[in-house]
Amino acid sequence: MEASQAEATADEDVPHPAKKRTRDPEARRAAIVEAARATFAEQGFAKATIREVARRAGVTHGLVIRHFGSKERLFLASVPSSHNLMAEIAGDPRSLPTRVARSYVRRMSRSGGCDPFVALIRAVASGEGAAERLFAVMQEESLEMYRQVIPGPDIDQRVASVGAYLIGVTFSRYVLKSGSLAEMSDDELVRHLTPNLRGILLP
Amino acid sequence: MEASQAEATADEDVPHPAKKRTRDPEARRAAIVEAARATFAEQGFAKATIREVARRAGVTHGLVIRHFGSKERLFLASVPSSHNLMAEIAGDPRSLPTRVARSYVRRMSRSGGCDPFVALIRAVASGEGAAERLFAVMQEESLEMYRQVIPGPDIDQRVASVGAYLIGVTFSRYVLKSGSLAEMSDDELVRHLTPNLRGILLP
DNA sequence: CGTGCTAGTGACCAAGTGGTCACTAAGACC
DNA sequence: GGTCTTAGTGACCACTTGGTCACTAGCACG
Repeated sequence: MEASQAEATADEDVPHPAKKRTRDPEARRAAIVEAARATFAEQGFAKATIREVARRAGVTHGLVIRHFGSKERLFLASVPSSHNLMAEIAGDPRSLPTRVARSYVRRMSRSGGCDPFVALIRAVASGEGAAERLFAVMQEESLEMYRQVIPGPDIDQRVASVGAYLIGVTFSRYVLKSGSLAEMSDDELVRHLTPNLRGILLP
Repeated sequence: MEASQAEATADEDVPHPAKKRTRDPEARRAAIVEAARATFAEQGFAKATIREVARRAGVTHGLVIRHFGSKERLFLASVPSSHNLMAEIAGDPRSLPTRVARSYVRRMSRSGGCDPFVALIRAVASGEGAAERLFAVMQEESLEMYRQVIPGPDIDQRVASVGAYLIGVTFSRYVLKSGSLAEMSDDELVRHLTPNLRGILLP
């Protein structure tokens, strides 16, 4: 788009202020994963580009491909397999809602909106098959955990509803970033979420 | 990416079984809008292409641009301005949850998942600025309507939460299409949604 | 039957994509 | 020092995308 007359047809063409090529595959890999995590969370799968990830990681896009093979596999690698978004499930069912709210808010707060959960939502929304499968599996897993803790019928539906609610909250707060949910402080959000989660989870 | 060796460099290259060029700008425009609505709902803004929309509408992509100027304006034109997703608000606050649930389910059911609401969610998720603005405005509008009907403090937060919940439900049911929410019948969904909406809306 | 207007076409373009690959050079081992 | 492996590069490719534009042909009007 910009700059083309100079440097002819260079592809990787940062001004190259100084070159100090160092070797450290592990560190590079980690840097790429980190960059990918942020990029996918911010832009979504479709809009994010390998080159952008590479730029943020301070490498060339060729290396990204070299390490991960493809954009899809890079994505998968950037979403940790332990997606226990609602990990702290075991315990007294009565305090479950509070714990879920707290752990959700803490987790999102820590990553500052660059959480893989956001990336996953964006990827699913842009129709990425791999993300859809991953999301579904993740859902099924947490459902399994809830089943062992919560009593009563309709557990599946209620857990699905909690999941949906959390997805919607994440969408408003970290994707849309507008509206009351986006403006609340972490503590306010916990206070707001808890009774709603309780209402959905335990009738 | 696929298919390229045959037909050299043709751009619009359906086998052209027979050509009968007719003129009817209004109908074409409508067909394009319809096709765009479906395409954006199914693929999201980023993944949907003007050419795909054109193909579905049975025209060339040049015409789409001719009528709408750009992809973004096509998107805006395909999302009706009256987004009263939660229209039937006026009335007894006690029955509000039921009415919201029913009108939501009816609306989504009618369009069979090709509702502009889905397209909007997908577009926002893929980071389309115009969609974000539209969505925010839409939210603000419905908030205004709720304010006039529901009593008590924290209306903004509660309405935002209802919105988030509905976004999440839509996401699970019409985007992800997996999990309990996706498997429920319309009636079951209404029965499931109502108490939850009540819980969030009226404490 | 012209003739003019413009809806509709499709070749074309610049920009950018994901992915490939021949090459370069860092650094471990001898 | 040499040499060998391989992390890392960047030119390149095939292809797609949104958008342009010179042209073509329906159709209303004279």
